[in-house]
Amino acid sequence: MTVRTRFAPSPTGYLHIGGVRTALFNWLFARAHGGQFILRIDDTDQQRNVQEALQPILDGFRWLGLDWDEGADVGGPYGPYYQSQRLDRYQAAVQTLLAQGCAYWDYATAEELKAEMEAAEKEKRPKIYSRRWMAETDADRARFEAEGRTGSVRVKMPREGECRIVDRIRGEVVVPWSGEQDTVIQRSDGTVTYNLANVVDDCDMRITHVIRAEEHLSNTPRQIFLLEALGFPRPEYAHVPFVAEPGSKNKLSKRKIANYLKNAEFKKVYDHAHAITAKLGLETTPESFNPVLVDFYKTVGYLPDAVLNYLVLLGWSAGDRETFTRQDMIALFTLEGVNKSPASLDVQKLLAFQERYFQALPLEQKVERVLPFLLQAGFTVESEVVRQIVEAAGPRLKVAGDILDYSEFFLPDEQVPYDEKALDKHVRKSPGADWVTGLRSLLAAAKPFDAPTLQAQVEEFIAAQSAKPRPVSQTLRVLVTGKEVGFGTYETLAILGRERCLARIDRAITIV
RNA sequence: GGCCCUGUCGUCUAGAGGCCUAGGACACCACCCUUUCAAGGUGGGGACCGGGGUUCGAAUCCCCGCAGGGUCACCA
Repeated sequence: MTVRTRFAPSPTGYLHIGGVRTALFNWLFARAHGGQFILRIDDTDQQRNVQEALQPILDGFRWLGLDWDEGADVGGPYGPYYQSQRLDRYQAAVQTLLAQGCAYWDYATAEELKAEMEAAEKEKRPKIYSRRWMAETDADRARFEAEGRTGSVRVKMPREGECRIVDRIRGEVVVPWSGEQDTVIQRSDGTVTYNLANVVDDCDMRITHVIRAEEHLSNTPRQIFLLEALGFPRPEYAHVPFVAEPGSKNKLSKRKIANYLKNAEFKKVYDHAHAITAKLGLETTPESFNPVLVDFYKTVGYLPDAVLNYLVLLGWSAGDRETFTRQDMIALFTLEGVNKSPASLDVQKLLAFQERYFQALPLEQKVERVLPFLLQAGFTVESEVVRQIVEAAGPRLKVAGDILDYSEFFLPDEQVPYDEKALDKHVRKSPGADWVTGLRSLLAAAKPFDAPTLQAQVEEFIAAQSAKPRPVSQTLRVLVTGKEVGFGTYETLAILGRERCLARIDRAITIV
């Protein structure tokens, strides 16, 4: 039998990193077994702009390179893959369940139900519906409806015995049926709920392995009851731990971003990325631009492979090894290697992976990654120059967007901002001030105008002045870049070229 | 509260009774390198939730606690 796994996002407008991790495990398992990975859309809660809210999710998957064999956009033999288009299938299932006595029409009002649940809470009993407003016959239905009540359909769960789940990650889990609520499967407006739709879809789409987050473990007995009542085959289950908050065991939530930002390490990574969006002129709010969402990483120039590599290790491991290509992951992935306990999102470690991956990229590819950011920031650039700059920047570029830290190379000479403090320290005051003219003529005469020559000549200058190398180099740097940090001074000079260096020094002199 | 799940450095984890004086990675600290900033190199601190068993021997097996989490929706 071919392995078939699925991931079923709701069109919410964003791709949650925890969801991606679960999707990744599904994808890996399918790929590892030569099976199919299906992307189904859970849009029973019919919102208006499904397509619009879905797009960012599909884009995220494509960016990460998690391809799907069937589902949204691509179709397939077991469709439709949108729940909103499968209503008739669900209705049929509800009818079957009703006919078999595994479900019943219920006429309890919201208030009545609430009262029951509160009483149960008070008496410390399991919250189980009494079935007091259950309609067993058509006559009952008519009577309730005459009272002006509207009916919903509930599952009639067993009240005795137990449900045994064999979970590939957790082992055998035994749950007494008596604690399972008669959940609503069809709302009073006729639409169906998640548990029912899920079971029907998984069966129709021939899903063999249900790999999902552990918060669904408690839904599983209910789903098993439904699926057996419907005569469907039982898939294998694997409940993976959820992704937890930074430094806690609570489930990661997009909405708690303000809280996470209080964590210094988390904030550091957020600020780093935020600085890039600021330079791009992008409007962001913590709500939309958020390390909990995949788009965050895409926007500032992380590499999908780095994100994936970090993510796969969040709850899964293969010994001490940490670096995996996609092929490695596929070859090595097993459900048994998935951990049972929740893992917290550590964005700093994700950045560490990104740094490694980005550094390992050949120069040409770094340039390719960096170019869009320069263009987006409005610079007109020559790729040969960019190549030199990226090379000189070396490990200073952690994400592609970091190139914008070095905008002084791309700005016209007359627009380079000078950092006042740097100017004070290295150019206005002695000894820096005493060297400006000398350094200028040195640059005017140097031949050839390349890093080794410049270095040699400046060193001669340093010796002649009986100066220390450090301050001289800093004075030069500030003169041509306006900043006291950057990459090698001589490389910087060489990249800018004689003309631009001289123009900048002349301008610095007028500013001073 | 009922039911279920989980518990190794701050974080991700290795660990399937002796290879454990508990290993690796990120982070942190120190030093080295260095024209700034990065990067790099070397070193350091840092954990088996607790208590009982079983065993010659337990992080690993069993029991009892404790702690954390999930779930109990006409959300998915």
